[in-house]
Amino acid sequence: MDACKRRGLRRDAEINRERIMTAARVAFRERGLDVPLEEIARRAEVNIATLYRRFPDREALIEAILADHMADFVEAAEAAELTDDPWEAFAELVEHICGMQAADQGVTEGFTVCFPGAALEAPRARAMAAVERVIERARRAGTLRPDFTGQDLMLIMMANAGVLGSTRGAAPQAWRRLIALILGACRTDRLGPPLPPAPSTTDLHAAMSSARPQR
Amino acid sequence: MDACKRRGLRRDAEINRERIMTAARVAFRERGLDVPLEEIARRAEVNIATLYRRFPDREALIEAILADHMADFVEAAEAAELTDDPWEAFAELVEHICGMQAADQGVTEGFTVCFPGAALEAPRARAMAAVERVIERARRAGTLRPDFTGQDLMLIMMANAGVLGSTRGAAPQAWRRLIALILGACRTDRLGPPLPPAPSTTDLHAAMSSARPQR
DNA sequence: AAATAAGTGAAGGCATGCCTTCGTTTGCCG
DNA sequence: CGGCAAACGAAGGCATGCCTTCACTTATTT
Repeated sequence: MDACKRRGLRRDAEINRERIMTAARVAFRERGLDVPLEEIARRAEVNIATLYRRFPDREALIEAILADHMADFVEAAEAAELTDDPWEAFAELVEHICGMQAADQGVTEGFTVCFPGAALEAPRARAMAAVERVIERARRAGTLRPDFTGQDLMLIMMANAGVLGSTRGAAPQAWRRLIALILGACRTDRLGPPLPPAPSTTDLHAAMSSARPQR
Repeated sequence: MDACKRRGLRRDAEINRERIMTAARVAFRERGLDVPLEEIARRAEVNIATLYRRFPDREALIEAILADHMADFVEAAEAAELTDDPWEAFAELVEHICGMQAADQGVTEGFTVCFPGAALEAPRARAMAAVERVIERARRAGTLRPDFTGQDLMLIMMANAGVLGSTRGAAPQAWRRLIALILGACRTDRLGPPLPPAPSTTDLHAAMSSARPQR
């Protein structure tokens, strides 16, 4: 996959591409997906035109970087399927995903606020499929409340994004408390009154792709 | 309060001020606090210079609008103290606050993502004091988990803001599900494992006021 | 080593949003 | 009703961020 994409890149171009990717990874992590491309170029010690030659627009660069994170997501979800205890598999997966968000502002925005690029749709669907299986297993085991769905995980991610957006830096552990609270609410043995209906997957997708339309 | 502020305003100026306030209220509600001031002026059918004469900068305008919302917040919190059942008082207050966020994008951002202006600090402190009393009462009654604090309510508001930011429009009821889930987790009779420590008030304040520094 | 295709970077055009200036208009008071 | 302080709005200056152009440099190929 690497080879085929970079086939025909001159060696200096290849090096610059790498510098840009590295700089972008850091910049997106620290400053979010809205960081000026000019800053990425600066960090990469490369001219802005070079960046634009390699990545025609911001979306392309975001896609390239998020692809890696999405792969981690897939890996984590599929790994969770191997954990013995169904509840632990679920709980640890949620914590892991939220931890990825906490560790990287670009991930936070890329996974919830907006959803860039069709190229990420395939890995994303694969991850979500694994997530659904983990959820289903925990539900069947009787520990996860039966009305919990994949959309609820999306809600949790969005909620986490909200906390992270407001506390990043000043209260870096705050998200853990929220997630612990929520996880507690997900167990069958602590069922409260019935939940309001979950949003439809379609609606969530629509919401996410319309979240950053003005570009 | 109105009278003293507008003392000495010419009648046409007073009218324009009112138009600006009205337009700003709508614009902040629909588009958030970042809406271009020029758009507010357009909606108010007033020249941009007129707006700037009346409100020296965006913060001043935001403050004027949020003051009203903050007053509603105070009112809701103090009204909750009058509800008989301690748990209901708490739960309804949380729902009410989150409902205010859902109904107004400016409120969402103003209450969590950033915290503009010292002028709002007094009503805010008053509201939070009432909130704390509601929390304390529900804890004493034994229904609210004993480790729940005022900071947790802030966390809930931030979480809600995250869901709203990602779903506004497309899934307008999604936030209700999250809040129901979280409220369920707050009850003593559904206690899970101990929560991670709450962020300090100071940290939360720092986080919020640093959230929109670049202006 | 010369030819050439590809890559580079300085500079600039375009759009948006903030805020100010200044000549004109208008409400208000004696 | 006449004069003036106050308010108004058209236009423009400034900053930022996106993206492109074009003259020059450099890696590769024969």
